[in-house]
Amino acid sequence: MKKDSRLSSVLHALLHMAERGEPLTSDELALCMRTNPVVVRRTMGFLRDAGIVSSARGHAGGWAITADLKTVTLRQLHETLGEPAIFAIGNRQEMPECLVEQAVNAALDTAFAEAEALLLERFAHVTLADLAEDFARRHRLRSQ
Amino acid sequence: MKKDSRLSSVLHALLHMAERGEPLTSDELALCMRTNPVVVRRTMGFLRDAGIVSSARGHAGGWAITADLKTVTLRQLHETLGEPAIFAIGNRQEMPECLVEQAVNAALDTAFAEAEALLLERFAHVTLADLAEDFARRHRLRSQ
DNA sequence: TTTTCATGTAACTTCAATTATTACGAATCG
DNA sequence: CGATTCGTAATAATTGAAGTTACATGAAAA
Repeated sequence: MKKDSRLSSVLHALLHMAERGEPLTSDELALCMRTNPVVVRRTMGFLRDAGIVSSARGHAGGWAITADLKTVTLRQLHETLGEPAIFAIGNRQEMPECLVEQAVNAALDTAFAEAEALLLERFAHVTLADLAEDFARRHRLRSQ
Repeated sequence: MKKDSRLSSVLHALLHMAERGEPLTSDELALCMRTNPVVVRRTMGFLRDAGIVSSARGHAGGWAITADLKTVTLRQLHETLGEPAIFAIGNRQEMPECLVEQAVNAALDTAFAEAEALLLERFAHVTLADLAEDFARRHRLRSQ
């Protein structure tokens, strides 16, 4: 299965947008992310619907952040993208009659639920501002 | 991404094998797991190579557990299957030059690493014997 | 107003990974 | 020998993300 990299993608795009003051076009974002402008529009469309970014057509159009960097968390972005499946491992059959399989599912479900809860809890405590700060730190380090 | 259900599959197979004393053929396992006998052989082959089960050809052949149920953990089975990818979400690019993307990857990697550690820790504390006991409990409950 | 720029979106293809299927070889037991 | 059963190669089906093509729509500049 191919991994879903949309969260990674939008984070990359958002930080570039934050760094630059003016709107970035889909083509510019696609170029810096080595992907396709249509993919950028499709993915960023979710964020627009959630009010995190704005898009404008025509001259001087493009994408810009409207939300406060300190209020946007990784968890919110994950939800905005439709809460895609986190795990690449799952049960063979979700609603089995077989008692053996019910016992197996119960054990796996418990473990995965705990891991998911931890992940989402971590996601909830990382904001765009945190990432921007970490980027600035890396930038200072390399500039020395 | 299609989810990997081999761990769930082998657990189902192992518990059925534990319940029955004599060897089960690939066709029998495939029937009870609603899959294909070739898939059973391919997946159970990993467990045979790890010494968890044995396989025998010809009449009265098939698959049987050789390991002690109390010593086989979910984590060991996960490793035996080749440690398949746990997450369906990943970085857009693994080794980026872009400092923005490095900051993004670092944040996501940290969160995923913590969740993975928790999951594997839980897996390490669940044995086949635990699952067999849970199955027996469910069986008693339904028989009442 | 016409041209140009940019998003919006549908339709389709490509890609990656698991799972399913077909086919046949090899070993074992009666 | 012959039926049974695993071993394995080769290939197709499946699933969802990502990439591509094509064109409509709207906004600003010329």
